[in-house]
Amino acid sequence: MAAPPPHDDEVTPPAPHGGGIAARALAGMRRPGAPWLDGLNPEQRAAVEALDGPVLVLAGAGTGKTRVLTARIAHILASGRARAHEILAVTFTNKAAREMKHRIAALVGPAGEGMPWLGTFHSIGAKILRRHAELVGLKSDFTILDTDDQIRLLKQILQAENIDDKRWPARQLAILIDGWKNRGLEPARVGAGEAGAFAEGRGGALYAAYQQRLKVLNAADFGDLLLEGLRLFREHDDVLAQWRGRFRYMLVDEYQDTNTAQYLWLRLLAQGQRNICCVGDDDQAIYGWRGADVDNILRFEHDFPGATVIRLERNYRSTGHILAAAAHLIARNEGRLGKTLFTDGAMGDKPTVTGVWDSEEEARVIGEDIEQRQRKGQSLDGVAILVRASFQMREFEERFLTLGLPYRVIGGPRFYERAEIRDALAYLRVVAQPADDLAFERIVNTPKRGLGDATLQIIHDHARAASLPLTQAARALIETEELKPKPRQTLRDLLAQFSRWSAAIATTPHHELAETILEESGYTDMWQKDRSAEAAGRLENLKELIRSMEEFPDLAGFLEHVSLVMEAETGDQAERVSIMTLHAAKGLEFDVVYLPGWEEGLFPHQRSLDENGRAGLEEERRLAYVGVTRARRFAKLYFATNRRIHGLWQTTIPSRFLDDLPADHVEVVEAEGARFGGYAASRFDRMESFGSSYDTPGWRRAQDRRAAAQPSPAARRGPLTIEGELVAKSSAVSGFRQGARVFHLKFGPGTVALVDGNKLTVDFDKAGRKMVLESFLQKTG
DNA sequence: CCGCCATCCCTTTTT
DNA sequence: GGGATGGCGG
Repeated sequence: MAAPPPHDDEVTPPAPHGGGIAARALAGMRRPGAPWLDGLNPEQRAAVEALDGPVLVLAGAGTGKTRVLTARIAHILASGRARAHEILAVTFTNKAAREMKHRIAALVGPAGEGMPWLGTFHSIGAKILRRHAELVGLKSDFTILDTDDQIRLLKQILQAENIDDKRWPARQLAILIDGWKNRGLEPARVGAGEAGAFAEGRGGALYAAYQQRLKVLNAADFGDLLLEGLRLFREHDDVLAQWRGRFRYMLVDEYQDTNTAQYLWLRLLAQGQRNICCVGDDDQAIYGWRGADVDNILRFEHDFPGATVIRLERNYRSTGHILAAAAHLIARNEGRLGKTLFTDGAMGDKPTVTGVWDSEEEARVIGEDIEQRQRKGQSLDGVAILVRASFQMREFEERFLTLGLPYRVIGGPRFYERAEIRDALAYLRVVAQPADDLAFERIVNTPKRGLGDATLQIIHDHARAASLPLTQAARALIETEELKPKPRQTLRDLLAQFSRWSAAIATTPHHELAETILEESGYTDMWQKDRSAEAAGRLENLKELIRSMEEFPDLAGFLEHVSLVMEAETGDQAERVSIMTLHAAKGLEFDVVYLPGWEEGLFPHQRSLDENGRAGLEEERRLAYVGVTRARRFAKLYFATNRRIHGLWQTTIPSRFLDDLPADHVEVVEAEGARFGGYAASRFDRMESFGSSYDTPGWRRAQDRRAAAQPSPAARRGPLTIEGELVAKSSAVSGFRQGARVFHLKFGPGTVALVDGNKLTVDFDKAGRKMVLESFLQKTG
């Protein structure tokens, strides 16, 4: 069956003859030195100008990757080879897409903003899917479910199948299904063994049921935006041909992060005109855990024979020592394509490694260092703290609050994930799309209006029996005696409101309608009555939501945007230190970068090692590489000797990644606290081994020392593997009694204050009160 | 229907 | 230690 020709791009820039983008760009071409080519180095220029056939650009950190991508688009437009709507450019994040739009606009004028097919995989996937929705069993106005909706839906399916949600959590099934979708697997294609891994062999069937249910709800989850697109292309040659014909040029950003589904999707499209240009850096592949497959980058030349491969190795960001340290570090990974970054710039300051006593001192020392730099004129916007895990952030926040040092945490809870926003959106969804059961359920009793589980159950039963959406089932029910009079009336009133609001869509501006809905439903009221601390902020957020709606032409457009891109607005202009995870830092750069927590177990993270072994270690090392290469002028690494993990103090050993740094390019600094108790020697031991692998004598000594300090067999397996003992509760009889004098390898002498199984609270003579594990203590006196 | 308490888990996270 | 979640009791 032939798909209707896509109604062509509403957002197509003005026709070329009208002095539009192409004309302007061509005029530019005639001038020697078209502006987008100005200042490019030879490799960058080659990457921009190699327009015919497949191109792989291996762009190291700070080598001008985005510049190349944007210049290339400008160049394609300028050369007249394609118009803006014939170029497909995909990124992973909305931020990256936005940035690229701006930069293209800066190069070729505002027409660059009009590129309709520049966006994230998901937004482009959704856009294509909407045009052919009926071919995959959806309607063009399908809703996009987020993770929350997805899990609630799975819960219902598990319940319907009589599967114990306790034993087989919906969350876990969601992860499983996501994994399959990431790999481009439809239910029928999931291997039997794998499908059987959940709920005694029912995983595959549940996946199929879920997909079916999504179709009934006229909904797609994030994975579907690609997977269903893939299915569309696979099953409908005419549709595929049409899109292949349209996209004369394809560009892919952060190619190393593509998962298999994305890769297959790209490959199908690119095998038409073969003008695909992928830009990426295998050394910065840090999303393996969510399905990204670095092999995609290694496979490129195989899939596209004769591909041009261009390496960008000239770094414009960091000083020499920083670059050398990073290069040495990443060189320890096997299985890389191999790039060597270099710079013509100054060597600058060596990255520093500082040992500190514990996380508290770490935060203190870093806070002081920042203040000192600030006094010397360093802007706080150029300062960042990059952590491995978000729990590390709190210590810094607390410290900075007491110091009065302004900071911002990047990647906290997202705007659209907040309960009040999700509630408000559910109201809008119910109104815009009456069949949206998940939205209905979310708000039917929010605010509380006496329509609880009992009522909902009845509606559910009826909906299932009659295979109707919940709203319709409810409408039928209020005409019967099924419900008790009170809930029946409440439900009747609510449904009447829904109808009124739906009718108003046509006549009322959507942001006004939203305000009306939130007022009339009693939702705003609910928060106004709430006297808890967050209530005011939630009302603020709701206002912000309504404000942001004004930017969209209609309700449907707004909902589409919101399900794909909603982000917290960062409207503040004040200078602040940024605190974020290493993952969130990719693509950013700062003058001064602090990298705390370089300890075994935390970084590399134990779990990564346990679950993915060598591959896990290498991904962690790439993360370390990403961290160091964020720094323009100063990279400052820290490791603490003691860290509290899950509420218990543990002694840690420095990260093996510190050993991977070249001694010539790193300066070792001792913070005063680390010398406490005469244990600085342990670190000095280690420092001797600097520049060599983690299999050095120094490393082994450090490990031996730890093993010796931990008499328990569980602990001897290696650092930080004491989980087995943590669980042992009060049932275990402690060999220590309250008041006993004890000695701790790191905290020194102390007195037992409290005994709780193998967890002891000890008042240390010098280090104060700490909770420690029994196995770290020795009896004295 | 709400709120309190026990229990469980604890890396990274976009769309 | 702390947050999220789910069960149970008022």
